[in-house]
Amino acid sequence: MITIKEIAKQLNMSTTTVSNVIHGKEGEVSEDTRKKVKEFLNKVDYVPNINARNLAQNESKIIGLALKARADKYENLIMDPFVSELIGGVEETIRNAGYFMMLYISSDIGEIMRHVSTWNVDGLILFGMIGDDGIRVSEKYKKPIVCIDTYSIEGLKHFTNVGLDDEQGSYDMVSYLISQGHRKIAFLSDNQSGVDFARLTGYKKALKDARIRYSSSNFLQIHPKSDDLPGSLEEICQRSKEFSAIMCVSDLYAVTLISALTDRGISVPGDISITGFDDNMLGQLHRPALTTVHQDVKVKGVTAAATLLKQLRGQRTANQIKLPTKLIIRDTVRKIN
Amino acid sequence: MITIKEIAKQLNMSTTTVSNVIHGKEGEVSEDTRKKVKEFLNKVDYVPNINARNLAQNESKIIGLALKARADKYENLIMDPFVSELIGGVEETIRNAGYFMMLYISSDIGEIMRHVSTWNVDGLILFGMIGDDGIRVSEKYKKPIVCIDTYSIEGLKHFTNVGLDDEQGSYDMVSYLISQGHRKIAFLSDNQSGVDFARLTGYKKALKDARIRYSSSNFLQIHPKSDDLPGSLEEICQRSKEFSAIMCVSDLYAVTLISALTDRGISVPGDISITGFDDNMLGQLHRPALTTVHQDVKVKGVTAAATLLKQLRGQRTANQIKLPTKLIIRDTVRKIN
DNA sequence: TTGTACGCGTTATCAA
DNA sequence: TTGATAACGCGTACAA
Repeated sequence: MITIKEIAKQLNMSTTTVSNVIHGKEGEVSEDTRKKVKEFLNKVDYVPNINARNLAQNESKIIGLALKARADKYENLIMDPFVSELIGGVEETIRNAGYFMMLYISSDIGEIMRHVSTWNVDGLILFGMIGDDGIRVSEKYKKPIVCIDTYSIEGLKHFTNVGLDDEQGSYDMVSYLISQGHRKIAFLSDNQSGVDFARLTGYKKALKDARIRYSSSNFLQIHPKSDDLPGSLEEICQRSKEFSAIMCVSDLYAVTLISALTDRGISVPGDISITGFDDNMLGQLHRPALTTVHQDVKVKGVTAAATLLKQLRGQRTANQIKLPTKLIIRDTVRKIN
Repeated sequence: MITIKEIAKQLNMSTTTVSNVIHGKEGEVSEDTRKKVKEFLNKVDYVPNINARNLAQNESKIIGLALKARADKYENLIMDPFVSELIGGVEETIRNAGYFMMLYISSDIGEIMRHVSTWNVDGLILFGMIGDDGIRVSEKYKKPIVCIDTYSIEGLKHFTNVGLDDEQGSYDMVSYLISQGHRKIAFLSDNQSGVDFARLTGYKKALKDARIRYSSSNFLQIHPKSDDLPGSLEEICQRSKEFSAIMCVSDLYAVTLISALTDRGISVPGDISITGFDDNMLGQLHRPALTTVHQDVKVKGVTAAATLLKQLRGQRTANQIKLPTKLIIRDTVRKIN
């Protein structure tokens, strides 16, 4: 933990000179001393103290990744393969740009704001914001903010959003199901807002375009918390007889449902067709392999981080970025007459 | 971003007084002024500048979580459900203790050390260290270090390790397989060091206790990188005829293998029995449900963080903590004559 | 009980 | 080309 001051003393010069060499301010320092300093720097393996640097420059080189955990959904948010893949993409991009990532998970938006503020983060990536959460954060801190998967028209005036063409992905899937002869198609999710709303909208639109009536009884609600899961699964399995296909809002739910159906002797896709959304490991390793809508989650994380970095460099970016989806046809949908 | 100095000015008192109130140094300040300051603090929503605080106190309140990524194993380390669950446990514990977590992923130990040093982290949790990595880090920084799943006798002199009774878990599983009539049991993993070595050792021991000879041809090597995976899977499936059971070193590999076998018309557990290790979502959602060895990964993360926090408080801790395993019998092992 | 003054390690300004 | 010196915001020893 050697300091610039100490180095200057040992080298018999001023801290300014050492600092100048460190920052490559060529022309400000003679070739001779530069060499001397550089050698010494290497020898003692000098590493700057970030706290001091940040204090002096009023910056932090930290990008905060704040995840708002929905208390009703997960015991452990990060267990969701979606979340971890996202984090992976963000972390890698931030690191490669010479920034640092501070991860903060909380269900309390106030806590998140305080965290951001103490660390004086240079920028912020938000995931899981609901309602006007994002707006509140952005109004308080005049730092660049990028949200992921946030549906808020109002919000786009305040921050950039990196999302997915959820509606289209969902539309494509339902259209495909219809092309395979399905007409009694349920939609399964745990809520009807944000991303889920967009996917539900795409689902409804595809039905409408095929002149199939949507009724609210087509919506199957799953309760993901471990205490409620078995009960909701039981109910869903019972009601499954009413449909020839169930479009699930995520691969996780699709695979969970298939397991529950299998346990009750209902075969997929023999008795009923099931589809997912996300295309993660879960569905890929499953047999029969899951028919699903692909999204590249890592790219989502990378895009969010890259966009934020652009803003940090003072560049302007689109305030709405929509990544594409792709229909992945595998083995959980059966063609019916 | 109001500062103490500013607050003191507006309240017409000294920074010391304000600071004392903030730190609850009762007795050092009159009831009257305390109230006044506290009110003001709330009103302006004061948040300390961590950089300044850290600089003054020479601490950081940061705990680094450094993951060494094995270049040969993952494209994206964090996608491993094991890793994300671990992070979840660590993050939660650190946050609840008022510390902050800085996540750093790298395959270069030097990079990790530099990172630790710049941020002056108060303590360090290391995962994925190989050989004397952990020792090198601990020799350089006189900070508390806790390693996770590191097998290094020498290392235990330098840091605490939180691990698992891998050998026992493996022993139990193989003993169970033997009790179900299996004698031709393969062991599948991607390497033979660290955790994998311990599990292999338990496997060998169980064979020996049952007077079954181990030959190196019982070891099935999987190459997890996506380019090599299909090839290694093909080879393993071909060789699967030689065995009645394959014990896989992880649930991920077990499920991956079962999928590959299924694709080739080989039924599990009809034609061959397969077991995993970890007991994560992958195996739980799989049908037939995976027979595996349970470990509580979140608890592992929590334990590691809690142990480090203890050391930070100056308490001594055991230098080797071994969490227990538990055999989970489900549906991928068939009893044979 | 309150206030003054200094140090933490770095960068930046300005003078030499 | 180099060197003093102030500034960043906080905590604290010591003085009042």
